[in-house]
Amino acid sequence: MAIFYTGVAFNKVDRKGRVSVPATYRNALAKQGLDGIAAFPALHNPAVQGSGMDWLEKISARFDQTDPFSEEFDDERIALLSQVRELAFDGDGRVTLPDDLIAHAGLSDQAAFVGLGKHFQIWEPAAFEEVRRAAKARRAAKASIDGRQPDRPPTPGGSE
Amino acid sequence: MAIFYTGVAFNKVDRKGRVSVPATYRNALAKQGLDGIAAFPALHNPAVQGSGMDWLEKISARFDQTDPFSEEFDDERIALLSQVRELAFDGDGRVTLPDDLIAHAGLSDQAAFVGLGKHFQIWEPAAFEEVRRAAKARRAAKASIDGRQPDRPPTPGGSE
DNA sequence: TGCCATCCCATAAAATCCCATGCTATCCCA
DNA sequence: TGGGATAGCATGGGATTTTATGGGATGGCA
Repeated sequence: MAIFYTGVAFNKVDRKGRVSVPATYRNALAKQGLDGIAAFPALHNPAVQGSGMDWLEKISARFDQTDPFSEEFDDERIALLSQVRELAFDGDGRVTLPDDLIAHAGLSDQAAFVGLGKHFQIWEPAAFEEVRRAAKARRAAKASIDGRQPDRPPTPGGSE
Repeated sequence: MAIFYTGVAFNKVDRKGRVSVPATYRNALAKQGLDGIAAFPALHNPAVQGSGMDWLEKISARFDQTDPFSEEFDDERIALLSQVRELAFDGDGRVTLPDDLIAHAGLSDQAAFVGLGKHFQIWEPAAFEEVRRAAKARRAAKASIDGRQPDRPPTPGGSE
């Protein structure tokens, strides 16, 4: 069965810059034979983008499908792939976050691992709560425009 | 797929946050080879929304078709996937409900599993009874407007 | 030889496994 | 058809294993 990162876990960033990767993520990665994560700065967010190498390969394949001489994706490719770090687990399932990633995500002593399906992000907890609150509000507003009645269960067989 | 969750079951939430998933649900899931459920806060209700883990595949398929870095689905990704929990059965067919889900549904020591066809919800029993009462009243009112007999039993397979 | 990264171990808390119990529905046979 | 045997289910609680986290030891590299 496919592997999904879901839920949120708040872990401590210790004095040495180490964080425990949630065991659920580690187990998912272990099934793929991986003992570490790929990490790079998220494009649109103050967060660290994380995943297994498999996901990265798929992303990078997207570039290859275009005309190799086209420069269309070069900016993105450089921005993305050149910043990817492979962070190996230590014996206890932790990774050490490089300074630039810590800076990009504004991390201090707590890190929120946010499951987003086939990949995940690492956020400063307060920043993440704020973003999630806003996202929920926008989604609720959209749903009510769609004509759903707020006090009734969604229709069976609906999309969620 | 003919999996239908029906009926209501009231189970105990023990001190560790464990609940037995009704055997009828488990058997339906077992036929699909699933040994756990996917759970997240219901959008419009103080309830936990549940279904088989296969549901995740469907959800994520929707996201996968787009550029993973597009912002189009960011709200949904964050609001939905970050709240989804994969809950595996223990050896006795129970799941442990995380604190945030317990809080969202206002659960204390009893949980009502409410079958809604292709998915189900977990309610605080009193809250559910109240919603069910209100739903019945609305339907009765609607039926009498439609000129039907208001005291007829609901048709089997109805939407509650 | 000082610094940094890695490795290793200790500990507390939490999640998981495992078994025992009572209850109910089902089965089977006289 | 009655009623004891049997199996499945919900539940409680203890034992065991995982996790998360801190701190120290080790070893290479500048």
